[in-house]
Formats: sequence, C-alpha cells, structure tokens
Amino acid sequence: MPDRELTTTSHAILGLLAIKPWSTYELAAQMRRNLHYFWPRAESNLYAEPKRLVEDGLAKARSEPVGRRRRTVYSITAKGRRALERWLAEPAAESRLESETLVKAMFAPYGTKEELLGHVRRLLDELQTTQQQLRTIFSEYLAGEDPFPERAHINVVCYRLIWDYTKTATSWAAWAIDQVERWPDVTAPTDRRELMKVLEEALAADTNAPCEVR
Amino acid sequence: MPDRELTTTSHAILGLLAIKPWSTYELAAQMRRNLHYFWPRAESNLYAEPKRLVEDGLAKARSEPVGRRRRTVYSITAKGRRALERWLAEPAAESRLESETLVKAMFAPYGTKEELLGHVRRLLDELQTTQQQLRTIFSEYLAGEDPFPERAHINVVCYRLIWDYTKTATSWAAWAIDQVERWPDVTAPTDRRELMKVLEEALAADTNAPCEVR
DNA sequence: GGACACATGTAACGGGTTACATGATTTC
DNA sequence: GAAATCATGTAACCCGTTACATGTGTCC
Repeated sequence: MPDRELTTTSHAILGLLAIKPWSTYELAAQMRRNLHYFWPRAESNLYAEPKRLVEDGLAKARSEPVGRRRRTVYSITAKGRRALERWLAEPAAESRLESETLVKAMFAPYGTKEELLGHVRRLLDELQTTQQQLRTIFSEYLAGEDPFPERAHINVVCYRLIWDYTKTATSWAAWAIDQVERWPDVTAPTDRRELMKVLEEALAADTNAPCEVR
Repeated sequence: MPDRELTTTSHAILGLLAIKPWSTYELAAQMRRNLHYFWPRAESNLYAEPKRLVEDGLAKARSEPVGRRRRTVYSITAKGRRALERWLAEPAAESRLESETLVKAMFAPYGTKEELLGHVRRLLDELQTTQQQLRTIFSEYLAGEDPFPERAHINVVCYRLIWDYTKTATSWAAWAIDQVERWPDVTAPTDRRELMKVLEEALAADTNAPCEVR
C-alpha cells in the first residue's frame, strides 16, 4: 500500500463506489452522465485509477467472468470511506475554465475573420449539444426515472450550475458571432465607444442580483 | 529542432510573442491578466515553454544582464508566425469546466452539511475576487489606459464571456447556499416537488434568447 | 456473416504540477 | 538591516492524454 497522495479523480471514483459497487464500464458511463460536466477526464484514466485505489486498500476488486473475458467490479472498503470523509473536509481547489476557443479568439488578428467565426460557431454547437444532453437528463428526473432519487437534491443543485453556465456561454457565443460579423476584419478596431459600452453595461449591471431568466 | 507537437500553451505564448517581445516575467504577468482566466497554467510552466519554442526555431532568446543575474527576452521568428497561423486555422479543442467544489458537492452526503456550505462559500469568495479583478481591468479600459488599444475589440469580446460566467456562477453559489441552508441535513432529500420545479424552470426558460442583464 | 456499438482494457510519452532555491529591489 | 515582494528560474514526479488492441452481443 504505497499510500500516495490521492487526486481529485481518485476521490471522485471513491465517491461513486461509496454509492454502490460498479464495474469499470459502469463507472465510465456514470461519469459521462454527471461528473464529466465539471470534472472531465479521458475514459482510459478510469481504468487505471481503481487499480491504484485497490493498491492502497481503499477499494477491493472482484473479477467476474463474462464469456471468455473477465470484468472487474470494484467496491469501497472501510478505509476507503474514511479517506473519502477526510477529503470532503478539506477545502476544494479553485475552479477553472479552459477554453482553447478563447485562446484562439485572443490571437484572431493573426488569422482570418472566417476562422474566428468558425471557432465561435463550433463552440456554440458544442454548447447546444450539452444543453440537449442536459434536457434529456432533466426529463428523466421529471418523469421520476432517475436511478438514485435519494440523491436528487444534490444532483439538481450541481446540474443547475452546469445548466446556467451552458446557457450563459451559449448567449455569449451568439452575441460574439453577431459582433464579429459586423467587423470589417479581425485586425480593425471597431468603434471604441461601442466597445466601452459593453464594459459599462457589465459594470452597471453589477449588483449581486441573479441574472433574470425569463 | 525536434519539431514535436506543440500544445495550446505553446501557441498561447507564441501568440503573445507575436504582439511583442517579452521577458519571461512579463509573459507571466500578461498571462495573469487575461489568458489565465480561460487557460490557467502554473507559472513555472511559462519558464519551460519558451525554451521549447526556441529549440524548435519558433522563437529566439536574447539574454540581458540585470545586476548579477541574467534575464531572457523572447521574440517570435518568421517560422513561429507561420506555426501560429497554421494553428489558428485548426478547430479548437472542446472547452471544459473543472470544479472540485462540485465534485465535493456531489459526494456531500458522505460529509457534513457545514462542510458543503463551506465549499460553496469558498467558491463564492473566489468568484467575487475574480469579479473584483475584472472590474479593475474594465476601469482601465474605460479610462483609456489599456496597453494595447488596437486589441481592444478582441479583448472585450473575450473578457465578456469570463465576466458573464463569473456572474452566473456567483448567482448560482448564492442560490445554492440558500438551498442547502434550508435542508435539515445533507442526506435528506428535500421536498421532491420543489426540486423538480428547479428543473422545470430551467427547461421552461429554455429559449435561445440571451439572458437579460438589467 | 458483416457491420456496428458495446465492453474492457494496455503502453508510452510528456505537459503540468508542486516544491524548492536564490538574486534583486523596495520599504520601514 | 530585516522583511517583504518582485524577478527568474530548476528538479522531479506522475496524472492524463492519445493511440492502439481485442472480445462480445445484436441487428439486418
């Protein structure tokens, strides 16, 4: 048991195992369903991580035959539950947003206007796909078909941030496309006064009141 | 010149070098000012990356003495500019949100209600700090003191997404705290009907109209 | 019986992280 | 002249990535 420092991903999986035992594939599917929206990781990672948990005595693996292959079902140990509880008591790392689209936007003057529009349009697409997935999940909840109703309160709170973020980003993308389309080209500064109005409006609307959703 | 695959971070730095030459420290400061909001990286990284760019012939380094130490000033090469332009033409990777706070929230039933509230409150703090930083930067723009006025149109568009996101997340955090405070404890499902109303409202407000800012 | 999605991994590399170190400059 | 902060890095580890490989049910 090397007892190395566990990562957030380790604890995320530990948390899922605390709910019930899962096979790796089920774990992957479950992460796609919710964790992926705020803790995105490549699926191959999910095959490595539980092994480390077993090494540390935080989970145990049971190997079941499926045809000529085997599959591994993991479950949490008492030590694992304690580790999870300790981790929950520690402060969380800062949240972060990573957007290569914005990085490319930042340097758009070295490319073309069409490229910039393409990047933002693709982001808009992505976001609409996410919205569609969320709508599907929400409908399940509304139909009372969610698999863990005793966790609904938590899940709804978490999903709401993702939903709000996605909507905000969608609105931004639509607005940004509209703006960029009006520029003669990417290097030209548009009317400075217009630009400043955007910042002024942001600052002006800067009460802590929630953004009104109609 | 090993000509390895460049990362987003490489290109981000290449982009900054396309604007003007910088010392590593200036690069770090500049990244803190904008890129950091949508491409957060540890600063130590910024000392390694330009060296790789030089190895690949995409940048060149000039070493200047400062007292008994030296500092390195980097500038872009013609090859570097071409690499940047090629990269701008490629589609961007998907954007991602990483929030350990939400991961901890997800497994809050294995901890205490106070812990959960603590996590969300800390997130709220973080977000308010970010808002304050952005307000400072916006004021600079409004006072006409931004260092690259020819880039204002790009910067304003990028900043707006960060601002909107920060505001949305702030509202969410305030709302979440309010919700959680009303729960008797983290394991208890509150009134299911109340929860479903949250989802219904989300779906109901789901036109593609932009979120109104008062 | 071929295609296709579902299911279950392994291998290898490298970017990013944290931790550490130390010189210059300003403040008091 | 001590402390704090600004400036400039180095070292080492390892998580996460991409790419690859192969088995299993099922649909037509």
